[in-house]
Amino acid sequence: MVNNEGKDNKLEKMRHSAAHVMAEAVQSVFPEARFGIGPAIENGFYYDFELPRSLTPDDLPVIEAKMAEIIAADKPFINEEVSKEEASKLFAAQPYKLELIDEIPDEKVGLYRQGSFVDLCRGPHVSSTGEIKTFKLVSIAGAYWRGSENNPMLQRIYGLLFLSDKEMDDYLELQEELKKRDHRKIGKDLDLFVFSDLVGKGLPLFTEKGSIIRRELEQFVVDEETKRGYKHVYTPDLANIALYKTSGHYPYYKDSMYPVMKVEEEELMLRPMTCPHHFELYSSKPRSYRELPFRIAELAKQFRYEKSGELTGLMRVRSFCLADSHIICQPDQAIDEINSVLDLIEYVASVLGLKAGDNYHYRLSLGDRKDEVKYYHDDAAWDFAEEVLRTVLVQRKASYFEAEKEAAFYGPKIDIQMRNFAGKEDTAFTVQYDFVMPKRFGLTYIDKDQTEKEPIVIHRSSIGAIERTMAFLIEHYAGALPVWLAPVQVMVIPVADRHLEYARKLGVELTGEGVRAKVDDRSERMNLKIRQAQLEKVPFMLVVGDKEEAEGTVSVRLRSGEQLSSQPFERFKDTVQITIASKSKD
RNA sequence: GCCAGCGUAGCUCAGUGGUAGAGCAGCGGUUUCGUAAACCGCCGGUCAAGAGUUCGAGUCUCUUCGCUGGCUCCA
Repeated sequence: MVNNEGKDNKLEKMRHSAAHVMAEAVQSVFPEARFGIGPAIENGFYYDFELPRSLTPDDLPVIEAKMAEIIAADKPFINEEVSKEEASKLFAAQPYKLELIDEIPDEKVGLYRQGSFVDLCRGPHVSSTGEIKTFKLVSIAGAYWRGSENNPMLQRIYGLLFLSDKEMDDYLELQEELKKRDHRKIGKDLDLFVFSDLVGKGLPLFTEKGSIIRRELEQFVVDEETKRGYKHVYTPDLANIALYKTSGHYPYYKDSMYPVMKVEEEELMLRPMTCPHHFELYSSKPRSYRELPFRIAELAKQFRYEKSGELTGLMRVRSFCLADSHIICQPDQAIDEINSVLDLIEYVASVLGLKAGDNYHYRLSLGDRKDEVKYYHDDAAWDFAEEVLRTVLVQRKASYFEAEKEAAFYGPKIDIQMRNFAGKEDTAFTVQYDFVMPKRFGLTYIDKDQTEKEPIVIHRSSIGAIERTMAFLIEHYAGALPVWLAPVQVMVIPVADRHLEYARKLGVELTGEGVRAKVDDRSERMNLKIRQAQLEKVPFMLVVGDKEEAEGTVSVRLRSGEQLSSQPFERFKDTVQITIASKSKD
């Protein structure tokens, strides 16, 4: 551990130093450049610049060459401490640096100098530029100054940096490999979903195959939730705007909602969330404490306006289906309920073949007391709710990290985060503590003592948004989904046309038992059929010829390429049914 | 939405100002074959859309649309 940290620190220093070297190189190409910040990041570094013109990819080799010169010159990094006044004079032509100096609370600020280039920086750095190892500038991107849309957009150059050429090559090779798992590519190759410009961006169309996967996931989660005491309902995808004004969503959420539709005297909206619909179901009649926890669930289609640049395949869409639920309960039931939700989520994840730590991790998403625009103001309620969630995580001995400014406007949440093929993190599943809605909707229950009381609400998704979860699964399995999810589970491949009759008989029997089997009856060679079934990631290929037909057996080939010995068809049929029914990970 | 890049047949891609191409897929035929691509032929394109420059534009310029990466945002 200690060794690794040492190595990471060295690498981090090197990456940070490379950012300075890049800044110097950029300054030599653009003397009028203004500098933002340039930190080390995972796998490399970046630096933000304001430049007289837009960079193009052709600029990168030029800057790289300059950097190589600076590294070859082996200039020492010299640290000094100066007063803020002095620093302000030094950076008089650098408005972004001045802004940073202004915000440093200390009297003195740190400078790092290599050759004639000086940067405001607290360090640390490697001792001289010559220590910087294998690097590569990879991309140019716009980035708002200090990450705010209201600020000017600077130009960011991203670089990779590793300790050796080999590590760089390994990294690049791994990226190439990972790219093959991209659900957008696999979705196209395996014909799972498509997009149409006419239908609109961010609005996926599921093909028959994609729909099979989706339906399996949906059936699984509805069955599982029903077993666990959830009441599954249907509510409409549209609602009167008044509903969202009542819920309080409207001011917080209107930027994510589509414009209203005027219909006769009503103003309707596509719903961005389901909670208010569920609350209306709850409050449609008086409720007793005996009915709590009241777990109302729905596979709910939701519509959110995502800026066009934010859309990504199935990961981020404008219309998605959330396995949503709202648990209305007494405050003292919250901890138990949240625990059961996490039990459910972990169960769902395990059935999907996902492991905590490896494939997902917990994030305790907190609010920001100061931000009253984004978060409902009630410090005591936030403190209480955050403590409840933290308690549950600690009780469960879950490993988690805390993140500021990630909460919902109505309360903190536990998010289950997953990474996509490119390493980008997204929320897969979520549990949210809500202390706002019950009041807004006047939700009540009659307690044992015959008085009316206010419940709390837990918002949660179990299997998440189906679209996003499918995207994660496709990437996790690189398209070779577990048998129960595979659109085609068995492909029967006759060796020659004379075996078609036998092949079809097997196909009919399997289909009759609920197995998704197909017979490849095209007038093609067996080899081609095997290749194509293999590329389609069909879990079982049954090759049948003279021998199998005579014996009533099948020759089973797995998509791994492994070939099982010939076995009686009946036995295969049983195995396949058990595999499917048990939702085996394969 | 913003910054940058990209957009050629269903898919993967060639084509750098001078008559739009290949492989795969599809369709028609021949072949009936034992575990990852048989053979022959045919079809298929307003080169994303629109405007401009030019004798001539897939290629250069502008606008729009879409996609990709990043920023912002997020299930």
